[in-house]
Amino acid sequence: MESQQKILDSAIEVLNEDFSAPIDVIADKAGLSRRTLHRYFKDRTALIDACLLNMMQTWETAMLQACSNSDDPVKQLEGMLYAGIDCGVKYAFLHKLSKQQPTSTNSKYTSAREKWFQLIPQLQQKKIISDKIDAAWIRLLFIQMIHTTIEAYRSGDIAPNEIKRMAWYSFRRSIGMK
Amino acid sequence: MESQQKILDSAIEVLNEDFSAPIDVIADKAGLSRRTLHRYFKDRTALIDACLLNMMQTWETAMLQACSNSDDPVKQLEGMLYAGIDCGVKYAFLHKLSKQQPTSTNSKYTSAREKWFQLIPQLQQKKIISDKIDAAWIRLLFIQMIHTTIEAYRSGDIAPNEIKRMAWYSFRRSIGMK
DNA sequence: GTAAAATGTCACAAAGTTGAGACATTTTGA
DNA sequence: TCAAAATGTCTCAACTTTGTGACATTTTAC
Repeated sequence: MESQQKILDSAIEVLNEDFSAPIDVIADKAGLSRRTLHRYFKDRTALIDACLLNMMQTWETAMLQACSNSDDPVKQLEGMLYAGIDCGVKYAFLHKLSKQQPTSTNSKYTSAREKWFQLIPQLQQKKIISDKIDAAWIRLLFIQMIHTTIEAYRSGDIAPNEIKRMAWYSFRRSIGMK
Repeated sequence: MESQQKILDSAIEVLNEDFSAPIDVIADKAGLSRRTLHRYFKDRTALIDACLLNMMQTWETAMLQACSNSDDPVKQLEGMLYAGIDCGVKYAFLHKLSKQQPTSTNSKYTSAREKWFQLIPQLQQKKIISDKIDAAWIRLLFIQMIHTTIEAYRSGDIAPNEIKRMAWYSFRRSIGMK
């Protein structure tokens, strides 16, 4: 595998464990020297930015896939949740990041994310989900359901095969679907 | 106010914004010098540990209060959620912390937390909430609903007065209550 | 095999963080 | 008022992290 991708994968894994981890740790895990890492990524910021870009692309692809798999908006929403879960588990540290100061890539990322949530008002108009609930609240529920799932995986208290099912059950009910 | 408490309050506020913030920032916000801070807290670890202890006490008190306010387990659960929200908003950075390496105080904190979730099986036996859902999953939903709320406050997208109502609506439905 | 590309090693300086000593100054409380 | 406690200021040493230059070694591709 390309060194650049190795570093990226390593960074994703390490920063998930400890966001403030020294760069050495990332390089070690990638099986490369810190010096080499810096040949690919100018500095820490550039590395994190690259992770963000990596995630955007991955998620965007998975979301598109989910939408093209069905014409039923509900099925699309379900698929998007699953895509979000798969992606969220892999890139969990970026969620922590987005709570801090935003980066340039970050704004692109959130604006890309916004696009997908245009589905919500659409579902509200069709009375599939309650219009008593603020769309912004639903967006947060969606994101946080992914966080919940990440925690569920991490805790080991719950059978992994059950998690997605429960997540979809809880999410669709939390937004007022039957 | 006591300097110790001033520092504690400042730490809670600053670390919420940026968990890796240098100690100077905390001392500044407390209106004290870094030197003085170190007279009260041996090092960074001791300070964070103190924040943790502070939270445990606050939450425990608020939870007890919520339980004593009613005999109805559902009302108790609702009150506990609100207590958790109030507390969670104030001590949000500790949630991030608990995802990292646990401290000595941390284990006490989680074990204290466990006690409160004995309410869940009890509600499942009474068929008030679905017993198809794993109690561990419900515990995570509870915690994450607090995270959601924290985000909701922070985002500013949602009317603050609506947040608790929506949180309780979404939470009780997510665990299978009507 | 050989040249170019990639990587490793070592060394280094700049910067940031941390905790504490020494001593001056201020605040507190009786 | 006065002594004790609390705090500030200044300083310092130890440590960590970071990015980079110089040069050796290995790997790759032809």
